[in-house]
Parts: sequence; structure tokens; C-alpha cells
Amino acid sequence: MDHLPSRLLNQVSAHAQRLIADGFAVSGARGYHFRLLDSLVSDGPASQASLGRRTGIHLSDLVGALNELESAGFVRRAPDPADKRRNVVTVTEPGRERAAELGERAAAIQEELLAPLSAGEREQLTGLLRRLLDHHGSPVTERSRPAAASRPGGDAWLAG
Amino acid sequence: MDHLPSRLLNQVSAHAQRLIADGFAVSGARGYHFRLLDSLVSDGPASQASLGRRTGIHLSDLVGALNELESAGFVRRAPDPADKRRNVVTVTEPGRERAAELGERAAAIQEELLAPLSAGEREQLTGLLRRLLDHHGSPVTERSRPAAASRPGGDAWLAG
DNA sequence: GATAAACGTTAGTGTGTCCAATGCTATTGT
DNA sequence: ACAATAGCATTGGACACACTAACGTTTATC
Repeated sequence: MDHLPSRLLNQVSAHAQRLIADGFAVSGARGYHFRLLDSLVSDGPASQASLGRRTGIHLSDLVGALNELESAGFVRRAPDPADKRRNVVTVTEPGRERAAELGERAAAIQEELLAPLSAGEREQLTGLLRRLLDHHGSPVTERSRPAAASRPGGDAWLAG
Repeated sequence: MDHLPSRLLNQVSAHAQRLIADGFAVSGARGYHFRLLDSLVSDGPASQASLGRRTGIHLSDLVGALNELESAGFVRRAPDPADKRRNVVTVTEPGRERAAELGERAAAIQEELLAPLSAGEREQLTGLLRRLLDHHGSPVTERSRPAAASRPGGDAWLAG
């Protein structure tokens, strides 16, 4: 029984997450922050429930992350006049800047992570991963996939 | 800026970890237990420090996991007569059985996870991931790579 | 109008990963 | 031989991500 318990996927993912976390930490940010800011910049304002669906972040975890972002002035919460249950979350201008900053950092880290792979191989990897995700009914339903799926660069975020 | 913040790698990995965790939980086990038992079965008894290097589990976390395994009778700790600093950890017969049980479960889950991919694609995926891991100086130094690396099936554990 | 659903929030759990400090034991350098 | 250094096992703490359960409020549905 010569298994190879290398936990390849998890190890690579853990490595990526460590890189991302470390890279973000110097700015006092973490993965959730980037996910949220990026979603707000890319797909516009949204209620928290909608944001949670878009980013795959649990509603209960969203509250805390948004509190942090709001305290830092990167995000604004305003009651939705049309539906008093909802908070509409909006990125502020500093929030956009921070999203850009974190995005650059994430891109650099991803570049470092994927360094050993050629462009074609990177596409292979993202293609395979995406198929796995799509097949296993991606837990995230509210998603802006089409635009990027048609992008040739295959520059999907692998980590973050 | 039409990013796709899909965090592909992490999402797939998270999905895999959830499947594994859920699958193991019904037996009252978790990932660490399997990693440890599997390493002991595959590569024989070892000191805790060595086990940690083999499995990539932190020494401080090893203690707790081994306590649990020992309480359940799956593993035995004995002082190394040759070096009184060391505990030699050995898998018991029930431990082997449990390793087999968890291994089957993990294999089934992995099969489910990789269902959408052909055999060739699975090899592609593991190949790409392994290259990433190898390049980024795998954090685990003490590893039984050769035997499995030469295996054609490419049936490395992706998760767990 | 009652029942059910959605929303935001709080609190708590589990898993994986990491760090710092402690006490003991081996090894090294002088 | 002895002191400094390094390795080992353990404890206690931390953090990020993910998930569950419960609650009060507001909107939809029957």
C-alpha cells in the first residue's frame, strides 16, 4: 500500500493562502476584505445577503468583515429605503484604492505562485479547477462568471 | 477591470476539505488523524518530530492529535531507549484498520471530487499541482515521494 | 391577517495552521 | 569536562476561514 498522502490540493491551497494572508497582513487586511471590496468594485453595491452570495462568505462572517471595512472607511452601509430589512453596501473612494492596492498585491503573489507554470499550463490548471468547481455545484450562486470566463488570459484569482 | 475573484484554488480546496471533514466526522475522525495514521502505516514508526516533518503537521498540533489517537487505541507512544528525548509512535492493529477505513472513505470522496475529470486530466492536475508544490520548496522535507512519484495511476491524495 | 420567508446580527463550534515559551536531553566546541 | 547549542515533547495562545443555531425585524405569501 504505497499511498502518497500528499494532500496536494490542500497543500498548494494552504501555501497560497499563507502567501496571500502574509501579503495582506502588512496592510492590516485579510482575505475577506479583498473578496468583498473586489466584489463591490466589480459588481457594484449590494445588500449583505447578496454580497454573501457573490463572495461565498457566510452572512454571519460578513457582519464582522464589513464592520472592519466600515470602520476603516472603505465601505458604507446604508439602509435600503425600498426594503427596510436590507443594508446596501457601497465602496467608498478609499475603498476603491484599497481594492486596487490589494489586487496588485494579490496579482503579484499569484504570479509568484504560478511562476513555474507556462501560460498554457496556467490555463490548464484554472480550466481543470473551474470544471471541478462547476461540476460540484459551486456553492456560490450569485456570480459574475461570464465576462471573465471568456477572457483568454485565464487570469482568474486562484487564491485570496 | 473585469476580474474574476473566484479564488478557484481555495474554493476547490475548501470544497474538498469540507467533503473530507464531513466524511471523517461520522467516524469521529478528522484530517490530522488520517494523515498521521497513513504516514505511520506507509512509512513506519517515527518520533513525533519526524512524524511532524513527514505529515506537515506542526509539532504543537501533533501532541493533541496523538493524544486523541492514543486514547482511542489507534496509536502507541513509547519512549525511545536510544534517545530519551523522543517518543516513538507506533500504529496499533486497530489503528491499521482505522487507517484503512479512513483511506477508503478518502478515496471515495476523492473519486467523487474528481468525477468530472478523465484519468488523463487527473494526472494533469496532480502534475501541475505537484510542480507548484515542488517549486515552492515544499514545507515538508521528510517525505516518501519517490515511490509514489513513479506510480502511473497518479493517485496522489488531493485532499485530506 | 396569519404564516412563512428573507435579512442582519450575535454567539458559539470546528478545522487547519502557526508562534512563543518551557523543561528536558543530546551534541558540539573548547 | 564543561558550557553553549541544538533537538524534542508539551503547553497555551492566536488567527483565518467556514459553518450552525437562534433572535428580532421586515417583507411576501396564502
